[in-house]
Amino acid sequence: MSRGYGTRPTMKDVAVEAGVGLKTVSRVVNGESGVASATAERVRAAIDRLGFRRNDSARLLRTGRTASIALLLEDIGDPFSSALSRAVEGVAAEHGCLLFTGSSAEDQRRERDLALAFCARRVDGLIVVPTGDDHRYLLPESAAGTPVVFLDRPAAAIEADAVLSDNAGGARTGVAHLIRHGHRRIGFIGDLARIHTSAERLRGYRRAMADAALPVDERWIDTGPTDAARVTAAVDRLTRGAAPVTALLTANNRITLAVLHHLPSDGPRPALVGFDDLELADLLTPGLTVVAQDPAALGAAAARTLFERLAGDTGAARRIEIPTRLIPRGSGEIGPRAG
Amino acid sequence: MSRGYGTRPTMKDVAVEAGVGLKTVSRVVNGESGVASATAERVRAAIDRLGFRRNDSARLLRTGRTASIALLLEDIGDPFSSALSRAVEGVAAEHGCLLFTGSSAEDQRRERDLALAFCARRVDGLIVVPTGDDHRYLLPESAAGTPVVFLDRPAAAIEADAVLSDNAGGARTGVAHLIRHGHRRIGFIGDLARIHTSAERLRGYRRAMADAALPVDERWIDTGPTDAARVTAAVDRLTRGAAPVTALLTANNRITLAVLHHLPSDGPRPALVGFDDLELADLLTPGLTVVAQDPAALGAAAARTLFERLAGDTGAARRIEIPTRLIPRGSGEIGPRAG
DNA sequence: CTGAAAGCGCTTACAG
DNA sequence: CTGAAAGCGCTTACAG
Repeated sequence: MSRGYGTRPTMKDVAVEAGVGLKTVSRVVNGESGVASATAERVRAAIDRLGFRRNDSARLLRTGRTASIALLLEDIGDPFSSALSRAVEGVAAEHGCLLFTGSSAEDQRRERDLALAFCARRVDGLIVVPTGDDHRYLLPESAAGTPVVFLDRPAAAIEADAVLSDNAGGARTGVAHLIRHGHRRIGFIGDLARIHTSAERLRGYRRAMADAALPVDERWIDTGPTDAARVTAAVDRLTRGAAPVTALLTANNRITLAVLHHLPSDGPRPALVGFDDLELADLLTPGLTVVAQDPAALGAAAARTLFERLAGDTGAARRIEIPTRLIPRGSGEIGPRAG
Repeated sequence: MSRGYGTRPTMKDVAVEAGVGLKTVSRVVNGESGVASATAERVRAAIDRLGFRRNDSARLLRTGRTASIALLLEDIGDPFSSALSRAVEGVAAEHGCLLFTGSSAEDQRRERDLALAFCARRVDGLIVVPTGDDHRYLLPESAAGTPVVFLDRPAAAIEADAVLSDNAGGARTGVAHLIRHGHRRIGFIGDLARIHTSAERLRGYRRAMADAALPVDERWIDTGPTDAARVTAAVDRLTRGAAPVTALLTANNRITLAVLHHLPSDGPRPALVGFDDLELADLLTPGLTVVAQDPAALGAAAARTLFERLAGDTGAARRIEIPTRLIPRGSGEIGPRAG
């Protein structure tokens, strides 16, 4: 006995239909004890006749929580983001929470608008892969009881929980690997210097060079936007310019992709270690050596932290670092060319 | 003047603080006209002092909509799903809607539980990449006014809007391409036969063979789960068995990946056309020829359809088919081996 | 065992 | 220009 399009029966309708009070319907719907079985049966019959389904949004308004969390990504469409989402979704599901997702598209304003829109919905908590350089706008929200955990990059201008990859350590390991294979002149192609992950990876590069007592020529370092044109120009300058390098560390997957598309498919190539793993990387010739992040661990740690905050943990802001892993596949084991 | 942790000020608090009525606060918050500027100023000052932010969930309860839609995917972590998400998110944002996402993990029960959980939240609409074989459970929801659009695969056992790739046409084009390159014995490695996309792609395969008046040996067709072990066994049987083929159509990206990992990297290989594009496919040796789907168009069309339903379109169920595109890159242009 | 009243935080419809 | 009352669909706290 479904009703007209767009009008859903309410508990009140069920109560009238069953000839009982509203509270009795609520008891039956929520499986509370203390309802005579005959009464409960009448209520259930009314529910079926009317096709009643409880409105959880209304229930949650009264309850004070929304049983939902939000994940604000850079771009849900990229593989790293979607791996984070999967991990966060898994933990949210364990806690009976539904998940909002949204993408900032690296736009500070959009990040802020989306984050505040989620807070206005009163999500129980928020996980943010931040792009902005000032997150003070979230302070009132977290003070009011909406915990915020930062993921992949730390918060700017506020103290907050953050779950990050060991960016410096990963880059250091990657560069040390190249040094071990005989390279002395190693180039670094990175993202914009203002981006935390990029800066950390550059720090790891410098650290590895210093560990090996190798000088760094600043012309070997190229940071900027990750569009193919700029990356391609960087490759040419670094490999064929005045101070040529014999190996490259590319500091994220977009840069690595652009470099791979630009390198000659035949003839000598610089050694290459990419930050971030890529599907099919093992099937390239040579295979692509990478410093792989662990997005599943990153996402899960962020979600766990969020739920611990929701459970009442009011300790100091935490910073969790997830290890990276060097995966040698060929491109990083090419030796320096003679000369 | 923020209040204690976990207690947010309400409009009522603001009204008291400003010494005005509740409705006046509502007017100011919503930018309605007809408030004396001095009064509005007092209200704004109170809002700032208290750190008031409107609770959108409460507002939406009164309004009757939730300004949110849900996207139920197979697995948010895979590239196809995440490309769909990006497209859906873009259209949702145009309509001021937030997006819930969830993954069924190919589990019928989880699909149902999640879909109904979203409906219980009263999302304005639902987009489902279905995995179940009976969607009658959604009938009461759509009858009550929650439109549902199916994406990538059609609904089972109910009439509903669906946005699909031209699976049969794509496979037909791929196989015709192999035939044009001289192949007569072509294998098909597909997903479980019960899955709509798999069945359609097989239909396209048969159609192309029939178009060219080529006989099909049923031993050339292998369908089943997409785990590497089964796919690997299929490759061996098809290429080295009693009725060997000279070319393969792999009917989705997981299968293609398993096949690529199994084929010898040197020595003769069967020609290969994969359904679904893969990142780096162009950098393999040989490049991977694919029948590419257009997830951006699929997701956008599904979201547009959903919003048209929300705008009042009550026409018959629609079925939208998005074209696929053959991208030759080398593996599909290998000729049949002598013999 | 059962239900009427009040309330979650807003908006709607109406009256001054 | 302003606000008191009723209501969105539930749950909570209480009384019978």
